[in-house]
Amino acid sequence: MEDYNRPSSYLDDPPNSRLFLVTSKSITEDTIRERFAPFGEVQDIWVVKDKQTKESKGVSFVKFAKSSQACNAMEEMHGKCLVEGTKPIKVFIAQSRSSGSHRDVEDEELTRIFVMIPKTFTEEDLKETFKTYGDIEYAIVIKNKSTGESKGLGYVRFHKPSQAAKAIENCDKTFRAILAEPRTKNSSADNDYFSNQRSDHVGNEPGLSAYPFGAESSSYAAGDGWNSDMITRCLMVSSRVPVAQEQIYSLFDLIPGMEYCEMQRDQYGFSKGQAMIRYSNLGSAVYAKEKLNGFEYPPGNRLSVAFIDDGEDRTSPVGKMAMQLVAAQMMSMVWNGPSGAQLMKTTAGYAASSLPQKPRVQTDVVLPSHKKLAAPDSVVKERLFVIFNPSPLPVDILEDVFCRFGSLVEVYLVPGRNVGYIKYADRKHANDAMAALHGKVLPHWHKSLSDMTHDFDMTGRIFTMTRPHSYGQ
DNA sequence: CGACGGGACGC
DNA sequence: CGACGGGACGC
Repeated sequence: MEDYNRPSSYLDDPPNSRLFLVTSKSITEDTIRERFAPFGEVQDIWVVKDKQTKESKGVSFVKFAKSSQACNAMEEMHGKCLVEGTKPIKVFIAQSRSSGSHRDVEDEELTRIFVMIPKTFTEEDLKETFKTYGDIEYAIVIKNKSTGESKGLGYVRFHKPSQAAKAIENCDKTFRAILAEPRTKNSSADNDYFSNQRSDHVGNEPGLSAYPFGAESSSYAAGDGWNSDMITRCLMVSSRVPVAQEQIYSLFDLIPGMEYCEMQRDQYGFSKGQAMIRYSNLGSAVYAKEKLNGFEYPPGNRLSVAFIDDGEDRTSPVGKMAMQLVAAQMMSMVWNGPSGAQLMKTTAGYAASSLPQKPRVQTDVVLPSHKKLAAPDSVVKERLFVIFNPSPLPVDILEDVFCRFGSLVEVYLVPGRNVGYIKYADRKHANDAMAALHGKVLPHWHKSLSDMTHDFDMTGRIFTMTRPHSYGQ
């Protein structure tokens, strides 16, 4: 609730909630209040008077809490005679104080609304949806002129301003209903925003990952980490803050082939903030260092990962070349999908059958089955705030993950930030998602069993979820 | 460390 | 014809 007793806080908020009255000079504030109060919450009445004579200039303003109240009062009171023997009053929606214009606001400008609708919405759907707010003159869906496909936008023209105002105030907020700007010939509105937007699924093309080779892997491209230094199957993980062995285990076990993980402890058994990891093959170790060196775990704490001597001699030129080949194949697997993985199994000596399945713990996430999304115009009952580390995953991947808890309405990533919002139609589903994913690392993730054209690397992305601060529900 | 998008009509 | 006051912003 705004405090409308504080004058500086109100201009014309909400829009079109203030009336401009032309009356006989004899009409008083009391009379106006008496006749306009029945239409709603009158927040302010101001009868304009001459500074010197204090005589009314026959002009008044009546501020309502809602536009629909003001519109209804206008419709009912325009042309009425407030006091016997005085001239009929005129009632208009007042021009906003900042506009400076004194032109009457026409009904034309107050009866047509502009809405966002599902692409599947027909004009009949539109009419059906909005007729509850009043008589509709027409409802049209904006379509692509050549293809005839809906742009997901529409106009609804009502007969009365109060009906349009009611629609704007009360319709589902996903319609984002606003008053339509009157049409002009100068319309630079040929911008084809929506049709241009549809073909942005680049990240789904096989071989065209959302994380192109090199973008996250400076050491590979720059060649600083691994071609000059030792490469082994053993890694030392160092952390400034104590991290439980289970956490380290879970993290490094996300990469297949881990066969050993142990915290280094001092003589009293206290953790020294270091862990030793061994993989069954070079490729896994290279990959683990590549992905987890510098990774923040827990958030704010950078893990450092380095090769340590595993006692094998790989100093010969041939050995080095073999290692580089292995490393390159690991990388190609990461970014190019199962064909690469196939390569790894044979060349890097990793075979699923040769490794006992380790029990997954802690950071591994078992996801429910895929569920249908909620209708796009569903009321959002709960929203999760998500922080990604180090960076957000592609929206389509996130949708695939978050839809599995049910009633997902939308995944929205804040542009240029590592945060986003996950909207659910059902509070329980949001809570389930939060319970399952809060603080978790999503492992190497297969988009679906039936669509194994490629898999996505989710390793190293930690979700933190909370309810957003204040969300008008 | 990490906070809130997108929108326009053949005369 | 008929267009913009009063009061005091907040920790």
